[in-house]
Amino acid sequence: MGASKLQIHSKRTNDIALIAKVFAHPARVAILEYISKQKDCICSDIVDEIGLSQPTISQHLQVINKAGLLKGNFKGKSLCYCINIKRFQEFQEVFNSFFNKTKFNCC
Amino acid sequence: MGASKLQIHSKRTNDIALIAKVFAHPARVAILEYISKQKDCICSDIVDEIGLSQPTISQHLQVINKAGLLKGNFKGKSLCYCINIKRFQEFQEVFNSFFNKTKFNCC
DNA sequence: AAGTGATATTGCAATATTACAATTATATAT
DNA sequence: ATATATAATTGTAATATTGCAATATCACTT
Repeated sequence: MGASKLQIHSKRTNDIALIAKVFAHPARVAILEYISKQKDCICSDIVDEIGLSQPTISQHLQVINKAGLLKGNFKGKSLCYCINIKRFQEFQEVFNSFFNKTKFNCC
Repeated sequence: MGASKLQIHSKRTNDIALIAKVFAHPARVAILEYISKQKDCICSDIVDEIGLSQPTISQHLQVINKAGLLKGNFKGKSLCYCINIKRFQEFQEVFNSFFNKTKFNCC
């Protein structure tokens, strides 16, 4: 096949994997890092900064956006890509809960 | 193309993506969760537990292992898949450092 | 309303990932 | 040494992801 068998896992397990997928590509990590550094909402030069084509960046932004990690003004002249910090913190908490739960060991 | 352009990103950025990839499949999340629950090193029934074929599980274990997240006795009767907690904590720290660095915002 | 600047969408090609059947390798027991 | 149980490897098919050129869309300006 090739498709992940999502139905055999718990929602929590699938959720963790979905969140991880957002960060599983360096371009998306770089985009998030870059956006977070911009203080003045001048975020329209992500393309120049990252070094990938505009459609590719747009595609990655879509993935990030679908995960709920973006907010801001996406239209018109006063464009602004910002990180949805609330959602971002949720992600961090899910990850940390996973990490903390998984530390027990046997040898 | 289809291959990620790794050379345009910093090592740190690529590292974060590589770490995230380990957790970007629910089967691997489930495997890690399952292993961490086993107290007696009897870890040979991951296949039954997860619901994927033995080769598929083996493949996922290889991904987890290549990331340095496994330790234990992989051969013979006294099999034992254990989580390399030290490495696991490293992962958690890298993630948290990324999350914490990326929280600044503009709107 | 036509032009401009910026982002989104579409279509396509290349590579990566996922999954499993068949097989092989390895360690232990008899 | 043979048998058994378990895990790794190989081969193959299907799906997903990545990337970009071409095009379309959208908001604003003049």
